[in-house]
Amino acid sequence: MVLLDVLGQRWTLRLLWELSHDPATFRVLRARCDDVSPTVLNQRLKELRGLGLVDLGESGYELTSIGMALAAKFASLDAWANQWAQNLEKHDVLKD
Amino acid sequence: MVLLDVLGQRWTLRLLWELSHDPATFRVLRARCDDVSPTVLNQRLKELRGLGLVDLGESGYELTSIGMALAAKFASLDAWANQWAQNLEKHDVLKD
DNA sequence: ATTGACGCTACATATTTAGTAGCATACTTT
DNA sequence: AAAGTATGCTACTAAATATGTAGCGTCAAT
Repeated sequence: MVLLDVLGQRWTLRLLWELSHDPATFRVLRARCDDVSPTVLNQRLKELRGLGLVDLGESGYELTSIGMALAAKFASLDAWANQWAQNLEKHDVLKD
Repeated sequence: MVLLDVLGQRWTLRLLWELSHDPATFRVLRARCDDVSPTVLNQRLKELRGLGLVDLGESGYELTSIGMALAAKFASLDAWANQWAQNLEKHDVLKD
């Protein structure tokens, strides 16, 4: 599964998520992602750009059309996940 | 996004993926996941169990109904991803 | 009793990430 | 022209995480 190798790294999914709202410059993006270290941020951005999911344009980093398609799929996954998270809270499964 | 924190770790997504095919014992599961270290495997299984996605039954570790629902969503994501991966190969974007 | 499979822990090593500082370039303001 | 400010990004050390290997305790079958 290709997608797993791509997304199964720290921050990758989060970056996709953050960029799906707005494009952002390197530094702004960094701020949005809990001040992730620039080292990793740059690594991930390289990968995502290499995969054609992200693109560096005038207004900073932004999702390509493919990246947006992927993010949309995750958004619907998210909707489902939130429902599910509510159930978890009810049963206190998340506590530790 | 709850799902991101859960899945944005190494092996988590992979475990879900592997278990979606068949249940597996700790050791078998380990073998299926490129002999991931038992330390991490156990960590992730704990988390996934804590989240109610995975369950340890008679035939080993297996997805709960919720886990299966999540895996199904990823399966459809995977279908899309494979298409996309073919395009990538065509354009040699994946090479490095 | 020994063997083998199970889930899992211990611990030392290697890899990855975090955290901070700062460089090089460009554009803006003074 | 000088100084300030913002950009993307690299360097380097410390901390966190993963790997790799050994092995424990339990159970079932031989």
